[in-house]
Amino acid sequence: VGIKGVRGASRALLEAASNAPPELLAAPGFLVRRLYQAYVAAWVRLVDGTLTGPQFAVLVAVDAHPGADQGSLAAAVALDRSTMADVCRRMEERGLIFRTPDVADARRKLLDLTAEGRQVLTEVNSRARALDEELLAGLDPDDRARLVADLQTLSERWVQLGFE
Amino acid sequence: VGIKGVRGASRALLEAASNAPPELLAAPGFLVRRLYQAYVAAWVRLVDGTLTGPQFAVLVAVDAHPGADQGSLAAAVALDRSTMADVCRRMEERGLIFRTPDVADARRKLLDLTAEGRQVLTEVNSRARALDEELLAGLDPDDRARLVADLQTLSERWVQLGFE
DNA sequence: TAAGATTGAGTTCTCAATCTTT
DNA sequence: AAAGATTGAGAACTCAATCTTA
Repeated sequence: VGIKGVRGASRALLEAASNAPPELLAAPGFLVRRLYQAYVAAWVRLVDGTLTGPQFAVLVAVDAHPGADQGSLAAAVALDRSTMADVCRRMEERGLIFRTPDVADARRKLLDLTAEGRQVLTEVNSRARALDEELLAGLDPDDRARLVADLQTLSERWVQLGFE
Repeated sequence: VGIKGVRGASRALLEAASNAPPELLAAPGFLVRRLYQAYVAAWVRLVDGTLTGPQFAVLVAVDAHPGADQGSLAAAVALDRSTMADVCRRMEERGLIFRTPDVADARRKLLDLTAEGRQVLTEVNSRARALDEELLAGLDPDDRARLVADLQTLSERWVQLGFE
């Protein structure tokens, strides 16, 4: 368990809560960074140690919009164009997706799933849903909906802050 | 604005919400990744383009525990030992901290703020608090306390998941 | 000119391995 | 052996610059 180069669990997280300065413990940014770290650790442990979260998101998006261009799909999964180029290069090397130039506009690259990519998506998808279930365990349907709505609202507000 | 190598705002974030597949939009992990991206963008725009959030956390922690060893402080700010070594090396190069070997245990390195580090901490701290204020704008004190508590609870639960 | 994709540089982040010290 | 710090490799992420195509 724990493939080299794939983000895994850090022992530092286990003790972090105790000795952190109070100002940090109440700061939204610090909390969100910890939350994201914890999520990645849970993903590696319970879903997959080779396919990353962002790569899974690309699989889902390509499956939902087969043949769409790389730039549009990047926006759909909240990845920068540069990051998307890097992620897609790795996924193509692993045989998860095809990238074919658009005959109508040679600047674009169109993405499609390979048979391998489709199979990986199916397998990982069930574990990813199980993880979502675990992440929300202990919350009744109302609380879950409220939490998801809160996170979405916060994201949109914070995105606005980041761009004025 | 926007120093090279410092995480800034990605245009992809502005459109992400619209075309994302529904499964992703309701997935906690996807939401938290977007939230963290939005936070970093807001930090770069409203707080500082050269000092990063993790580096600021180190300044705060060293100020709270002067002369503590690097490993303990790493845990306090939720950084891996390796990450901490890297971050501290850059901060020492920029003249923000001293790193002196512990005479009682030569394996340890003890951290202290330089005068420059203390001044940067003071300046950045006010803007960081202003950012926290903006991030929580529109929420009354009860809602703020509830949000912070929810994020803390989620972090601890998700950390447990990542380590079983 | 402008848009899409890529590369280059730099930061964060993780794990495994190494090196020094206890 | 074990603990603290570091290095190496690799993924994600951002911006600026470049290159190709429209």
